[in-house]
Amino acid sequence: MCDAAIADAAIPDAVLAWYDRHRRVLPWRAPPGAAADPYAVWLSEIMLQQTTVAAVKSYFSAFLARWPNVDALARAPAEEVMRQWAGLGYYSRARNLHACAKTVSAKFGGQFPDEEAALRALPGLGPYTAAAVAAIAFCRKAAVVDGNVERVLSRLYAIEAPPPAGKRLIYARAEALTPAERPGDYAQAMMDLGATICTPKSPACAICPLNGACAAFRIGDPARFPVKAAKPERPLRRGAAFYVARPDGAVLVRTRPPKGLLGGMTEIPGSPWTEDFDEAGAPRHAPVEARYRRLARPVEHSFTHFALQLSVYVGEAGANMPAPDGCRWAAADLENEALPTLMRKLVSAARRREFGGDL
DNA sequence: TATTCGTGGGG
DNA sequence: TCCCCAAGAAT
Repeated sequence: MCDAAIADAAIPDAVLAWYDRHRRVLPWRAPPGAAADPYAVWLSEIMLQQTTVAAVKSYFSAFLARWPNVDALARAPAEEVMRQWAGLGYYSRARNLHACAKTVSAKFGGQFPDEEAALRALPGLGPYTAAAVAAIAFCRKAAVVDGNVERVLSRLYAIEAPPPAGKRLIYARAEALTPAERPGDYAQAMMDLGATICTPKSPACAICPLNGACAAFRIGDPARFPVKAAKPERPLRRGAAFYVARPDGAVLVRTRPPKGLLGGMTEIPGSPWTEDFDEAGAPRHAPVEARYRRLARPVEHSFTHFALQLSVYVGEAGANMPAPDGCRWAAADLENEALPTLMRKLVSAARRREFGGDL
């Protein structure tokens, strides 16, 4: 018990010393000693929710170039924000991002609140993000617990309890360890440690600055932690999509409802996606009367909680055919559309026109 | 509390 | 190939 307490007291300094030598250089990170831009910190943290650093980089620089501060982002049309976000996933983040920018601009004079509780009240900021912005942008002592920190701490203390109890134990450890000095660097250090040393599969314990204090390392099986809940199986849903193009290449599209899957994004019209989809009944979901040809192979896409197979029907429209209710014509380049990856995949497949030999 | 929400890369 | 999962939040 005494040994553990002594080791705990030494952990923040050990982590910070490691960070000073091995920190990752990232576009949203201020140089050592420099003040962080709260707007850039917030923007990066929203983008990084459940999203890899590699995927975020180009989106972050594009957003920052286009909207250099929170007031500029607040003034942007929602459709442009969605379009700029297209491809990054979890699109409710983009809506909350815009709503948050408007709140900060209108109610806080363009300055982010500098306390964790006030940040937590903003749209899109949950426990993790509020703590991260408070610590990194405002040097507040806040317990920052993301997936990396969970992994590091669950190993450090060999926490066996499955969630949610295990997560509460982890959070308590995080609060106890968070230092008053350099809380932002400490948070980023723990995340860097998790991302580069204390990795999910084969952690590099030999070069870890915490191996001397790590219970899981002592036990000899660090990869066993954190203990996770069993994952539900992923069902297969199927449906039909109708790619209708005019001679000039314009494509019939529509906007999905603002909430739910791919909320507010542009889609190719089609049927609902269900586990008991009936291919024979597909034509009744066609947006316009036309002669359709079905692609030889369906478009496949994998979401987090279900897999999807879409039959693609390709039809041709006259040059001046009006768009039916709820649909519109999008220019052939689709540049002004918030197209999620699934829909880009679908458009590419339709334009390849691989119908097979049977039709 | 348990689900729902994307996407791309790595093992 | 398939499964895992990555700086989680909202409901």
